[in-house]
Amino acid sequence: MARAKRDSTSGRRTPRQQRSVQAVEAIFEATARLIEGQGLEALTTARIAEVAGYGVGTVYDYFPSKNAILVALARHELDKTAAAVQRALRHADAEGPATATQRAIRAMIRGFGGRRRLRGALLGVMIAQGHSAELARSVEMIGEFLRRQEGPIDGADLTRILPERLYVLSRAVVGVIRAWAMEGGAEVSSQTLEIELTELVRSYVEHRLLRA
Amino acid sequence: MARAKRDSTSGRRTPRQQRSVQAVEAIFEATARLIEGQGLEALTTARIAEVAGYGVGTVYDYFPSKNAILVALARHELDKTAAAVQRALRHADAEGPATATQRAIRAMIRGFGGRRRLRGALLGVMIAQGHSAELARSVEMIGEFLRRQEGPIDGADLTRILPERLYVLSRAVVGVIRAWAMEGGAEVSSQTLEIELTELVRSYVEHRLLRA
Amino acid sequence: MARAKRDSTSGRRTPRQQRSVQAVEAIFEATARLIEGQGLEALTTARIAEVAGYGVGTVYDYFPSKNAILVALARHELDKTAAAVQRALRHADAEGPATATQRAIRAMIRGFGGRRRLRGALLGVMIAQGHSAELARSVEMIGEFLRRQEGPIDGADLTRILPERLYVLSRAVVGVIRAWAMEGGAEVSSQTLEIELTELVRSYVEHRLLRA
Amino acid sequence: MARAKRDSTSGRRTPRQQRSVQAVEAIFEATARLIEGQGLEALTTARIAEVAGYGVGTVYDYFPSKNAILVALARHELDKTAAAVQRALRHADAEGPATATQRAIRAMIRGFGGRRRLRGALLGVMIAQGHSAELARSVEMIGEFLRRQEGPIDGADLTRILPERLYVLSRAVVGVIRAWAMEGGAEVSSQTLEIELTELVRSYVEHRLLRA
DNA sequence: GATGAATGAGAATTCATTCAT
DNA sequence: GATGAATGAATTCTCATTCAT
Repeated sequence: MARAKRDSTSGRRTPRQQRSVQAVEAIFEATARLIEGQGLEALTTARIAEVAGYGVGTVYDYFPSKNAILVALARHELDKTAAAVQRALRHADAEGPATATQRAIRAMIRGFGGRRRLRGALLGVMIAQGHSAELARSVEMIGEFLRRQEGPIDGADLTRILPERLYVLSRAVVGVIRAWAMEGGAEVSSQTLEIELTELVRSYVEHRLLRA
Repeated sequence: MARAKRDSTSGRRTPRQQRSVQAVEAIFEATARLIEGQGLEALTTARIAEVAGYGVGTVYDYFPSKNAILVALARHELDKTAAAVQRALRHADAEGPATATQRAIRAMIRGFGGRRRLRGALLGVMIAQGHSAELARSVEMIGEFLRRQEGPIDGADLTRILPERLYVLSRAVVGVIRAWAMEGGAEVSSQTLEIELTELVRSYVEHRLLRA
Repeated sequence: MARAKRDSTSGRRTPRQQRSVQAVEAIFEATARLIEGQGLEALTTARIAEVAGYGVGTVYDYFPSKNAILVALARHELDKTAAAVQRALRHADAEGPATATQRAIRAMIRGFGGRRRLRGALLGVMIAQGHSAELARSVEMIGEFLRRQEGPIDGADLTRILPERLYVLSRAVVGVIRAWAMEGGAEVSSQTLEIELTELVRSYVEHRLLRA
Repeated sequence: MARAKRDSTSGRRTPRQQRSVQAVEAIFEATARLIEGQGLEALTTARIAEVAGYGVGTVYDYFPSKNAILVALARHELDKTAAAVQRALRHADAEGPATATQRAIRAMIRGFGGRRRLRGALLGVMIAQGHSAELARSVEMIGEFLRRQEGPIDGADLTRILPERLYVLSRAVVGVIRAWAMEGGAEVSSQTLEIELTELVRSYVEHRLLRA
């Protein structure tokens, strides 16, 4: 990753750091644009550098390899989505878990839905690089949120969501959104998707608990 | 190009056809072995040819490109899984839709579960090549099976499964199995997976119908 | 070339020979069509065989190599043109050398003018293979014809055409026709070309002689 | 890609430009040497790079394809010849058009005469690539020169040279020189060639005009 | 920090030719 | 005579990465 040394003294950013941040952002943005525009296949370090407005060498000053750029960018995007999900959960807390879940899922769909080609590619990269599990974080956050709810919901005690169910649930949701994003989103509207996914989550969680 | 002429008299395969079939199978097997062993990255046409026991040129007599081999192999595998699912549904018909579903899911897990690295890679290839939708076929078969069931099941009329729900359901199931296969299957056993996925399907189908 | 053994006994063609001739002609025609249609670059022995209606192996029964086909075809075409030139000269004998020359040049233009892509390619092949000198034969026939004319023509004694002049003349004429054929013939009509070339020949021959 | 930035201040070449020029020249020289030595068939990008003293990749930094190298080299050579012809015409201006023409033709013969195999191959490449018309430029320069002459020459008004005659003339001259270069120049000395070509030009120009 | 020229291992693909049937 | 499956050497071109400036 960035070889730029951190100014450990304070929160104030030195000019040096700022430039680093700028460069990293430029590289991320260039990479994102290129993937969105020409696809992952056509992505080369030379083009990233060119679009970012730096020399190739500079790109290698900040990232050790092309793959590292991709993974870092993917994490960057996942972080943004996770933050949005977190925010959604916090805001909707008062409105009950069902609504909160729906809001959170909406945030996920938005996070993966825009720039579909980019997101799709990044998900693919993460999977190919063996960072598959990281993708589920956002859904897991939803799961943990539900688990934190006190008392039974719709008659089901959500505290009892078992890890394996969380596992299945998170992969299911990500799987659907990913497929939707990569297939172009033509068959189902994002509104319908949001409703159905919420339903999928609720029904699995409740049904499962009612019977288990 | 190898253009094996068909023996028009009967189903008997001429030596010519047999050779073709042999070669294609050898290429499939070599490709599968190589992906399973060294991963997709390390896969080259030269190695495929070598392991298959043919010259590179011969490989190109049967497939127009490396990618074509991958896609054909993926379809070959998907076909096998689809057939297994079909068989499971047929055999379990008498035992009720719930059991049939579980059997079908078991077949899917088996289909994607063995040779995980291979299946994962192939799924990735299909997605990258834009054949993403083909992956859902097996699950769609389950959905269609359920739709064909006459009368209400567990109080829900399955005939009413809407296309968008089938879409969500199929992507969810494939998404889970794929993630499981690619993440190494360590976190959840295939038995648990089978049960949970069946549950996911049932709960979504029933719950959704009960309320819609 | 053709490995087919010749029946040395007589002019009667045995069935065997006939088949040979047929095959050679089919190969020539296929090659010609392919070059005319897709260009020399796209020409492969496999395609030749396919279009000719034979197997690749059969093609190699008649010609030792791809290049040999090309050279043989080129000679075949050159022969046809030479024969046409010969005929033109014979027929126009009575009308005086000027007319005869023009008729002969017309025959050459026709010979090289149709199927331009093909002729151009064949000329290129001959040149590349070092058979460049063969191309001039038709013009040389015109030169020799002029040389055979008895008495002075337009006041010039054509018997005195020196070899080097014949050399220059023949390359000039072929050069013009070839360029015309390969450049698409758009800038100059074949009629104009015919007149101008005849003029080129006449002026060079006479002028040169008048002064030498 | 190598995108040498120009030093906008003056004609001085920056080190960067110098390197570029050096590389291009090395590639040209290597290509020329290889064609001259082993022929066009044996020419590969790998060998060019090797002889030029660079890696293959560097060659591709300067030219997009092997063919591009050939075409660029051909133009480079044609440029040199055209410049020599231009110079010859300028210098011989005072000595009358006949002498000027001869000098110009001498320049052409020299331009195409040395390194025959190379020139022949390059001419072939230009023709094959459809840049046939560019080859005539040098002769066209002679034609335009003659056209610019004021007043009648040898009783003929050269201003009246029609485009189609210029066309025929230029292709004739190039055709002869090319054939001569590619056939090894054994049959006719360059001196004789020079004289005869001059004669060809003069006689065609004058004769044609006298009668037209 | 920045640069970008140079690298070269490596990949896909082609196709003339052979030879067992 | 005919076939066409098999061959594999050879070629072009790509691109991540390095390093001297």
